[in-house]
Amino acid sequence: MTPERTEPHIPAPPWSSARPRRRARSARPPLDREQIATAGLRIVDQEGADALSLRRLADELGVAPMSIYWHVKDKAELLELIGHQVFAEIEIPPLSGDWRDQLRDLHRAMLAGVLRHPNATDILIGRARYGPGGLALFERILSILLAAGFSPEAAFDAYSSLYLFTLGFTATAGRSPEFREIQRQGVLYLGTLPEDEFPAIRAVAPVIGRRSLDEQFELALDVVVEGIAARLT
Amino acid sequence: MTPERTEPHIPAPPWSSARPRRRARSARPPLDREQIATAGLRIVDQEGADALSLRRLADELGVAPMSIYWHVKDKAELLELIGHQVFAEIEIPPLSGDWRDQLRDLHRAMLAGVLRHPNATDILIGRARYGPGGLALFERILSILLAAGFSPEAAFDAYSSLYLFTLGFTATAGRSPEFREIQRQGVLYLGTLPEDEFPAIRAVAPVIGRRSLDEQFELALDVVVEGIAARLT
DNA sequence: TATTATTACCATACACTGTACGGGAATGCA
DNA sequence: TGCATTCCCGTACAGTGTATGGTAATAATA
Repeated sequence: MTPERTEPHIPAPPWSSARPRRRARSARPPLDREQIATAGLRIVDQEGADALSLRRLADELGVAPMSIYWHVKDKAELLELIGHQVFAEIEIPPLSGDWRDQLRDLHRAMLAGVLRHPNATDILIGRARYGPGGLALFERILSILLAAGFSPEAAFDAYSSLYLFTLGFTATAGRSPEFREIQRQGVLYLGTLPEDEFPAIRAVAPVIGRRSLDEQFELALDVVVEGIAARLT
Repeated sequence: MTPERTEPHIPAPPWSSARPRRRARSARPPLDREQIATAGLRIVDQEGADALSLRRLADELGVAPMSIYWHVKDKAELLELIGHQVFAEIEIPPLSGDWRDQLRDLHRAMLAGVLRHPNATDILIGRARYGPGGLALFERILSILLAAGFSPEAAFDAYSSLYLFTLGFTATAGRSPEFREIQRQGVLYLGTLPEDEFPAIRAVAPVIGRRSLDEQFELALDVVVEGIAARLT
């Protein structure tokens, strides 16, 4: 009879960092969720998100495929774990300047953190928000906003705008090189559209490729921050 | 010998609407990319994005699985097609009010269009931007901004902010019911975090669940639009 | 009309995926 | 010593995307 799965992959809360006590085992020390997450992220970084299969991951860990299921319920849970890993690596910058600068610094750090794993964006989207790393960021943003004088309601609204914007940006910008190549071709294509049908796009097309990713982010971030500031007064 | 694939799935541009001339065939009229896209989207809507396999799709079309490959290169291209389909269904509202109102109306329509296919968000993200539907939206947004007096550079920056924000919102909000249930539990969980570690989250937690999706969108959209307006002056 | 080329579709096969099921060795506690 | 728990693994299976090649129907050409 199956041992009825008595403990691990204990997700309650789903990203719980509690893990089985380690035990001296022959040769390799026992797996844990963190090892699994970092190994998974390594594969995603180096070979792309599609390359992450349980067999490939088991290989990387020097373990049989099914062993992973002791620590992780699903492939979905595995992906969640990896998402949390990415957010957990983001280091929150120290506070400096007024609240706008603080917000900008923080979101720059987020962008940088996400861009460190361009192949992982698909995994990140909508998954890592309430993981441990995401919560730390959440807390920081809210505390900046509350300290700036926003009401709880307004602070949450502002956070939503910022978070959703950053998410959107990383979703399109922070993608794998292949994907960005496709996007680039799309942009080039814009200059060849019929002028009578798409006059506005044609008017804007020449200036599109000019901005670097960082510049784009900076400008768009500014828009959101200024919009938030406008709500305060 | 293989016929060397002489024509279709002709993607150049990738979403090209040119399609093989129809031919009177026994019984069923020949497939085309549009049929494939709508059937695929139907499956995604009704059974979720994971249920969309080529065999399932072939079933839906009353066709053998490999037949689809005459019209479509890849599963990736199939997904792209479906993404374009979603955007193509969005009807652009008539212009009314000042440019802010026009922008708001347009983005409300986008949100509504995406929410009509909550299971398709994963497919949409980063795919449909330069498809035919996406271009129409793009053109409209830019023309509003240019007419409002923005320079091409500023117009593109503003468009980026808006687009990325909307994308981010739909990525988290416009998801399948199951997913939203998970998010909801995450939010509830926020109220149980240790107060000394997450004071700001605890302060804000009580007001989080209060806002409807539409309200959240409306408020965040306002932030972005006001931020854009602030740049004009 | 006879011949050939092109178009649209399909059958088979293959490597690979996630994972259900159950077994079994190592360890902790009685 | 015996039992329970912990951790790992072998096997098996249904389902996936798609490479390869074949084949019937139609259009083009002679």
